[in-house]
Amino acid sequence: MKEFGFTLHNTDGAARLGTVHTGRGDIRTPAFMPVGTVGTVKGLYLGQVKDTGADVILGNTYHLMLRPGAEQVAALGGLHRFIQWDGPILTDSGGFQIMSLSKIRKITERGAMFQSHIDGSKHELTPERAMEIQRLLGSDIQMQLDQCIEFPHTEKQAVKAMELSLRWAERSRLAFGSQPGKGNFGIVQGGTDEVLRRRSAEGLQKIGFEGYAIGGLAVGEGQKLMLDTLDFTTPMLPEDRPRYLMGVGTPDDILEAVARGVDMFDCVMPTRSGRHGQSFTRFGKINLRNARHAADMRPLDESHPCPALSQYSRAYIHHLMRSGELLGMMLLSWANIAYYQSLMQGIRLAIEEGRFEEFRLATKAQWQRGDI
RNA sequence: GGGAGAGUGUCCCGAGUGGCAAAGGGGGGGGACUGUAAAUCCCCUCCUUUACUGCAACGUAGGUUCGAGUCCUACCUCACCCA
Repeated sequence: MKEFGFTLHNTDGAARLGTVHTGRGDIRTPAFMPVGTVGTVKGLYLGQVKDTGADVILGNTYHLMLRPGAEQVAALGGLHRFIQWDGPILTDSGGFQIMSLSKIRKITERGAMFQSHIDGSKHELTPERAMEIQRLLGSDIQMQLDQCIEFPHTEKQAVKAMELSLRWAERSRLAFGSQPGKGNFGIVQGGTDEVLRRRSAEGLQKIGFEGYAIGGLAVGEGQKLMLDTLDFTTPMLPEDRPRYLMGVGTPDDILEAVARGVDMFDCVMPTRSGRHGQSFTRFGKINLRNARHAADMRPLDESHPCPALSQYSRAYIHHLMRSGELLGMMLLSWANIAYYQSLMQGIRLAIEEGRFEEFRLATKAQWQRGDI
């Protein structure tokens, strides 16, 4: 079994080119990880996901705990076998659901008590249970249980959530134990406050993790505040461990975060927006529901290797979206994941060749120009 | 020939039977979505105004009434039942 680790190959400014090594294979960074919350990257076959260049996908502790159940997945041979994905899987701990499902959960020092959004039944998620579930799933990168809070929040709330997350980090780490080939990431909280972020980052490093995530961003604070926060937060993290900005983001967010030293990203945006008719391309955002595409027989990007981008006309996808057809959502989800992965590939190559800043500016300029 | 109905905001369906209201859909136009309770949600859709507001409008033409989509009369159109 290959050891879990991180190799930093090259840097260009603050941008980093690296590889995360796991027992199930390598992850090229900067990486975008498609989100497969309930064991599916919505609308796509995993073969398609793989073919876009994704090295790793996400699963979710909270969702899989409720259905089909962690023990059930374990009995079926683990999540990889269950969903037919042989590459690395990163699982979120349920910390995000503490925020997104705040109306149906209670939080205590011990953990979070959720009322299932599916059937109303009560489930407790402690740091220990969150780690146990991730172990049962067979996750390759297991996130500590944390408390993610929305923006705006009071200073007091940010301190409380950060301190609690830190205590939960220690318990999560202990529960993770030793798992060859697998990694356990701590999550830096603290809102947009530099002092809080520092206390969180230092506390986590004292515990020691295989990687460090930055959580609690892109929760309503706006891009500028998020980037300002990254400006002072990424330098607090060790250079020899991967840095993961959780839940981010738009292609522009990713470009800017890479420029600030982030290595890993995940976001529902390419798949959710795809289902809602919006595509991301090298020409910027294109809303395929708009009337102006009705008679446009051009593909989204004729030069892209992904068929969803190069072989299907905008007019056809427009028609499918207007008609509420599944294929429209599938094609746009596919196209968006493919674009995100090609963006990451472009970023990696640029860092390798020491021209990341040039790449960043040129990419943004092309988004601005569009394709008209 | 006899009997009993229906036409709604000029894209479609459609609630509404005398009183601050012309519901609600669909379609159409646009927007949002960031560790997925999202194939979801929001705004607009007679004219005018930045907005308030004002104005038009319920098949047509009259009438009753303080007040009519709603009641009455005639006509037009559609459609139903029995022969």
